Amino acid sequence: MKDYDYSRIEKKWQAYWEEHQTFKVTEDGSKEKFYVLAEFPYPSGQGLHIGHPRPYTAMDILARKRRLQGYNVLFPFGWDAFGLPTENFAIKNRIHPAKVTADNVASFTKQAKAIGFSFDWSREINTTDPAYYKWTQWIFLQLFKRGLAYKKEMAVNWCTDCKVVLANEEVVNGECERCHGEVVRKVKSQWTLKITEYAQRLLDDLESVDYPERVKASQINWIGRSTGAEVKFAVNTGGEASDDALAVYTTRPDTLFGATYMVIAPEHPYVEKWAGRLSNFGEVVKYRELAAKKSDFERTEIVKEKTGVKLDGVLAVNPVNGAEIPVFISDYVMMSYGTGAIMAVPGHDTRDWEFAKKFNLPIIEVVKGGDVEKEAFTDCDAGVMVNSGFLDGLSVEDAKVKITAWLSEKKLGEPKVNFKLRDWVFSRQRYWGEPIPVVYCEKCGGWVALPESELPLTLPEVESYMPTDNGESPLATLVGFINTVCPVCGSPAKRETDTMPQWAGSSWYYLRYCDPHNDKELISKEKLGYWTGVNSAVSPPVDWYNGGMEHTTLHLLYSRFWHKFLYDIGVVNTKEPYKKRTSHGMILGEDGQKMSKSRGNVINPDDVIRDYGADGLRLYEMFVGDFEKVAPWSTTGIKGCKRFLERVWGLAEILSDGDEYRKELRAAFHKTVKKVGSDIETLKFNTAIAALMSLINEIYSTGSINKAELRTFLILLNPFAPHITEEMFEKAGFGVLNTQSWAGYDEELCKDDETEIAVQINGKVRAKAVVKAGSDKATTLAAAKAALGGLLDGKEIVKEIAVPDKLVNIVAR
RNA sequence: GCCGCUGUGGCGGAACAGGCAGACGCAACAGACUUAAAAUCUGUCGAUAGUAACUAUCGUAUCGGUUCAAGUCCGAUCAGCGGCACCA
Repeated sequence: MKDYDYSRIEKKWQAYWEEHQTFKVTEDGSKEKFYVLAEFPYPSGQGLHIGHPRPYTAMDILARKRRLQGYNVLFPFGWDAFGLPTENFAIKNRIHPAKVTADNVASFTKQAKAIGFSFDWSREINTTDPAYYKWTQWIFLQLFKRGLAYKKEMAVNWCTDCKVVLANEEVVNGECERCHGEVVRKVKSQWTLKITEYAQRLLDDLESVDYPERVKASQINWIGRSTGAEVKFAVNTGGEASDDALAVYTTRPDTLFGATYMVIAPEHPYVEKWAGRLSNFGEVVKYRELAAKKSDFERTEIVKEKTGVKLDGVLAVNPVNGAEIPVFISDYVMMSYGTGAIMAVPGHDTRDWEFAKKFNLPIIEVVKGGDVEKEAFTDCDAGVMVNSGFLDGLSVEDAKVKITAWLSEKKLGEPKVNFKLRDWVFSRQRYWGEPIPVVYCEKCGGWVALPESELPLTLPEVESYMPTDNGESPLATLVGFINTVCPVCGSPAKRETDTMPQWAGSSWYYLRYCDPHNDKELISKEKLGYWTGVNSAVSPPVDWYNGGMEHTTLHLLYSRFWHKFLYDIGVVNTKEPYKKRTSHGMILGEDGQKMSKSRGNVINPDDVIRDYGADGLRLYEMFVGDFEKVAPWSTTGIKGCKRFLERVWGLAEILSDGDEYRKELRAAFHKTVKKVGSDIETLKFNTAIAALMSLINEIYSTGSINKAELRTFLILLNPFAPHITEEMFEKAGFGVLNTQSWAGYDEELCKDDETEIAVQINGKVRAKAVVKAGSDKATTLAAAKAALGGLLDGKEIVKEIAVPDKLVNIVAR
């Protein structure tokens, strides 16, 4: 047998595809379109690791199969190349980020091509390309013009030693990841996008898309819609009534009679406002400084002991009974959620209960059903109202309605829908991002948009991309960049020096693939029209979008938000970008840990391709386990896949003539065609491969394979292992495989003539029986009883259950 | 902490919608071929007990429930993984 020389074969076919532009796609109205997308990668300096190919191989299989089925398949690729890791690498190694990016893209490209993905490389995009980010900036301008982009003061992580704004990820245990300097929260003015204005639509439209339930659930939780009431508490300061009212948002207005104190966030503006009236202001300020060092995450941890400071000199008035109650500041209340103030009901909220116990505050039971001295009773489905005046005896549900109506009537509050979702912080004080195309004009009195004709506003190509020491973007040091004139009034103005987050470029890239070289528009109506369904009803452009679970909240939500905005301004014609979303599990190291350089368990795909071939790599990545779950890499496991490919290669040695499946293999072939086809569509690649392995075992057991059988076998295997199958197809004289059609099957021919069924007595298998397929209940039962022989003698049959073609269970005493 | 997910042989994993648990592959063991090894081929391969091919009992993280029948459904518990808004 001639050896299976995978290296030669793979290079040959990769060159062939490149030369013939086999996978280049044009808008062909005679074919039905299929747009399949795998999240584009971030080209990190470490090169491709073995986890990267998994989603691309999976979507490549889908793309190749759909092409054989006659679809016009758009399967594009590109680079999400702005971002922090590149910038940090650049700073550390003194190489310009643009150069770092170009190098990384080049090595990723080489690796991706060596695996044989059927991308349409003519549509490759890169978010750091000015021709691309021109349109990212354009979208920002449209948001800005419609009031959806605004500046807002907010806390950022500030490293006191490096003097840079840090990402949450760069803060480790309250210290800077790099220099271990102290990290504090510092207030900065940041560009912010009003995603909250789209909260309800982002929630509602989930019903129209095909996402896994767990993905929908995480989007729903992230948006966090709740209904409740906003309630106003009057405030007495310094012993006299004040005009200030403290508004709180609560989902439990029914428990208002149980509110025994209030808590406001340390950043709450009233703290400053009341400064003069607080006898312990010094202590309050100290606490506020302490809280400023903590992240939201640390602050909301329940396990830690509650802390806080009472505001001496301020009392709030419970509107429902006029009781005067103390006001505290505590870090478990966030300024970013609700109104930044809460009414505390220790009897029925776990956090309030812990706080009340610590500070010896009264706990009043207002819903019966638990023991509020032992723990907060939070089950609102059970129990009736007590100690609550006019609400006594009502259910929680009814009490909510009644108290909300009462508050509205007395103008003390109103029903309110609240979202956990916060506006999108869009500023980064960094170099390696899209410049924000606005200028600050003193004369015009604010931020002014650049005219669209001045886009793209390119990143100045300079030596200095190092952070400044005052927390501004590196762009702030570039006098030539900053100083400009106002496009409206012509007077001197200053450019914005913050850049956009990496999320920006990835929020709309799927659209650009449809029309990647258009310099007049973001996307043309014609191209968009084709990819949203020229032959069928208009539906989201991307038919199938696969990506990691780690992107199911932010990236997915942000891009859905931008798409809806583009819909509102008439750029796109669908409300949603992605019709269907799936996600893949990570590939772990051989030790079962996440692959990382520091753990030393990273496997390089180049080595794997050298030793096992690209087809071997692809096959093993798909065979290793359930695509949607994590799976550890195994160097011995991949041997089995290579062995299988060698057995496939060996089929050429036992090839004989024959235009149709032989009788003994007919059912096996029809079944396998059916299974492989449906398994690909449901991402069950591992069982599709197992079915092909079983089939080849059967083929070898007959000692030969005929041409019809080999042809089908190669077509079924082609999406998984495109190189070896093309080579064998050509060698067998069948022509070029990718111009053929996918294999068909006949449902009738999938069935075996006879099936073996299990015969159980009281649920335990006691015998086997062979029956003709599709036999009725009576025949099946008779066969089953015959198979049992004398085992039922002397027993009383209580019940007989027969499942056609599966089993019979006889309940007997 | 909150939200989501996962738990099946020595290992990766199968099991459509409650119907024979362990498909397919890896590793291991035995045999064939070979001077020998590798490769290849054939066979065995959840546990326990007796044993000749066999039979019985147990077995899908733990405890309990529903059902003729539970890896699958329900309740509780334990363990691990992922996300938590400036990593992408």
